[in-house]
Amino acid sequence: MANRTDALSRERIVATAVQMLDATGEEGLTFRALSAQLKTGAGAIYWHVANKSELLDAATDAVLAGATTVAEAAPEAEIRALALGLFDAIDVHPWLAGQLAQGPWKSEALRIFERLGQRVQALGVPAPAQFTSATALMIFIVGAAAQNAANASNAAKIRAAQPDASRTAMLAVESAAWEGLDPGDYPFLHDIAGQLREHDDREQFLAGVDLILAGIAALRPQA
Amino acid sequence: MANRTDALSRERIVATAVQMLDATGEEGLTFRALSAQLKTGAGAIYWHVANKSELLDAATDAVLAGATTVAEAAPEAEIRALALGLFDAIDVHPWLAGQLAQGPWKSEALRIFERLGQRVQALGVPAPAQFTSATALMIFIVGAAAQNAANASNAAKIRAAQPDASRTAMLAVESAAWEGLDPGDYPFLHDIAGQLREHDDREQFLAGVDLILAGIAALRPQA
DNA sequence: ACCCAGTTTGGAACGTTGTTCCAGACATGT
DNA sequence: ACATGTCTGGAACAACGTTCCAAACTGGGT
Repeated sequence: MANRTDALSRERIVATAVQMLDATGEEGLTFRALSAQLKTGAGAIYWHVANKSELLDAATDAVLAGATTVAEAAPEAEIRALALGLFDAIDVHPWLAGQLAQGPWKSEALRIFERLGQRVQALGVPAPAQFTSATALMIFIVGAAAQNAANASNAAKIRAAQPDASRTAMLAVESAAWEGLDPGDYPFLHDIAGQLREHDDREQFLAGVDLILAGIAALRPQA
Repeated sequence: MANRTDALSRERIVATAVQMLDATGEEGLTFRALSAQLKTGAGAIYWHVANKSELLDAATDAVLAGATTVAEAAPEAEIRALALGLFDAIDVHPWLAGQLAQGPWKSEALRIFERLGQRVQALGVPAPAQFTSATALMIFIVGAAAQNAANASNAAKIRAAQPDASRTAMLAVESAAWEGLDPGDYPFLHDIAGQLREHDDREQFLAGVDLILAGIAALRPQA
């Protein structure tokens, strides 16, 4: 049994991988860079981890495990808390979006799906509609957070070239582009360009969750 | 101006790229394979297309352009038709999911978003909620179709190794796995395992769209 | 104290990818 | 016919995920 001082454990590898993913995104995580950071060779890492896909799965689980505790409350409130927890986790770790967006959900992600489903059941949704409801919630949460993460990482890339470009400025540019569209061809985008500029991400996200919750409420058998 | 018989045009490149994407997925589209198919070199392709990302964008637009016509009807029905059109397009071209899931939506995808928004406006949704409503619809449609595409391509990969594994059989396996979970820890998944096995993709998808439409209906000022 | 078997390491090497580079082939206006 | 700008095709480069293997290390039996 090994027990060196410079021990290379699976946990240490995953933790460093998470750091690098946070810093440089999914493309930034390479086995060479990871080797360098851990002061070892690529082969040593492959002893603890089968391949990059498994490493990403492990990183996803590691990050998701911390971000999903919910205080007891009414089912709707618990769903909102669960949703915000996932949203914030993806905001801090944008690479999560890519992992979750293209299911199938497993381990920690599946656990979150389970918790969403429990609250859907608690809401009194008829059994045949429970699968649809919980799936719709999960898909929207992950999808919306993914959009947000994409915007944020886009802003980061542009900021690298032009340091004074804030996220606000980026939205202003996109918003102006929508406003510049021909109102005859794009009446809707032209109309809501202002909302795009002024919207708050978390607020919009919660409004979307509430929209789905309202739809779910309509499924409940009338008292 | 060139006008050879073996002309290599941007359209021909994009069309061949779409074929290869359909046949072998995004990983299957390499500039070498594309060069071979077009009987030319990689450099010739780069003269017409800046890089792979632009090629994928062009392929996305090319495929999306055909799949978004909608017969005139009530706004809800038009939204459903738009949704099904996108769902089917992603079903036929699973690589679309990866392109759309991580916005920002542009060109053709943005046009679809516009059309969704127009119908949302036609539904009488108050202006401040229009952005949220249209975004929720778009995110759910793309997200749900992406999940479906992921399942389908997963089934295809397994079928390559074990030719008798149908999509139905795969769902049965996953469903059995859910049923095998500890009902104490996973009461929800345990409960709905049966629904997972028997569900019809398009039907579930439309149910999800209707769920959001119901939520949107609740936003309408009461008459 | 030694050595052996098993575990773990680190770096070289392989095949494949996106992309760049450039010498030459082609088509056209003079 | 020739010069010019457009277009081609294949060689070359850097970087990637992954595999391979000789060496270093560890703990247990003699």
